[in-house]
Amino acid sequence: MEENGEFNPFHSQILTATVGNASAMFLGQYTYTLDDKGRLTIPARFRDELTGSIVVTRGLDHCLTIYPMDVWDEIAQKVNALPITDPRGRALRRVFFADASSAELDRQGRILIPDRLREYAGLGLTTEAVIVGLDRFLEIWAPERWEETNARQMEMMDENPALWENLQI
Amino acid sequence: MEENGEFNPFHSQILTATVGNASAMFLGQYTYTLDDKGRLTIPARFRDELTGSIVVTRGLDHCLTIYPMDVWDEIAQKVNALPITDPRGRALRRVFFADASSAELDRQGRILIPDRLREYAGLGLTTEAVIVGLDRFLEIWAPERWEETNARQMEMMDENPALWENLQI
DNA sequence: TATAATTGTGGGTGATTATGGGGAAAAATG
DNA sequence: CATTTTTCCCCATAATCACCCACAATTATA
Repeated sequence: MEENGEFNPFHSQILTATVGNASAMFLGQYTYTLDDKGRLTIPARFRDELTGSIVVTRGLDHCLTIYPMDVWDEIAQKVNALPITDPRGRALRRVFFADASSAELDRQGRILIPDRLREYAGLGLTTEAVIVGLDRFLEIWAPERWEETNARQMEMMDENPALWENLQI
Repeated sequence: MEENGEFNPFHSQILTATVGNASAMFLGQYTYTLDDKGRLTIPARFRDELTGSIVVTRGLDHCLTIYPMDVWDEIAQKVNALPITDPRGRALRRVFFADASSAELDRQGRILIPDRLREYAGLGLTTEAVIVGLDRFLEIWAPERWEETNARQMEMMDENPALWENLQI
């Protein structure tokens, strides 16, 4: 609901609706409170794309990631193809799956964040959390950490443009 | 096939767990107590995927593994396909088959862990055990061992981002 | 602007779950 | 064959979890 007071061009319902191939399109950032039971409300405009099961897991840079099932399936398939005879295959498998958690939205549109993941992301109970839409999935951040990471990334972009050259975007 | 020490998960010829029907999906880690009768409760959310017979056996890294029957069949088939002339084939056969034990959940959702397997995993009676979901099967760990292994794996991932990149996620 | 609908958030309550223990059946032992 | 031991099933219970309802605040609608 509250959009951190900034102009958000992706606010409209139209843009968040499905486009053709039924893949979700999550855009924008929102701040919600994690209640004392570890529940986090998912923005109402994202809920249509998150019916049925979803997967919450550990993301990079100490944030959490929420995947719709179809996106998760792609990842799980790749991880499942790793050889269990290779220690590195076993490690990746464990890192990916052991901290993942499948969940469903309750009737109020919330999900339960397991304690372990909450702590990994530096989130307490009865605290704010930032939900960031990244087109195909969501990220959940502790506000301070999001602030900081976001700033550092902008800085990186400004100071060292060469870093971004070979991305072909 | 070249093996220059680099990890390419998709080039392994030894043992790759295949991608099957998306029915089973074991995710997350849970701590339960192994009671003085050697029984271990399986998390309720996993039980629907473990009706009928399951297989408990030794895993790599001194943990135990629990397979639903269809997944076990796949693994057994792959191990059987390994040439007995290859020392690795012989080793894997012994690890997987020699102490395998078929079991069923009792009406309270528990399985009985045979003594030999318990000892292999460093588990006593009336102790805690960590049950780790790895999507298609489960692992059972002595808490200290899991703690240590997990920490080392995280480290490995942090120090070696190339491991992630092979996954193309 | 007034009214209706939706959304975020909190709390209460019934259902589920983890886990210990008792007792019947089966197996082992002498 | 009798007795002890082991194995396994089922019940009981306390704690946890998830569902549901309610309210307040915001947004949409007329």
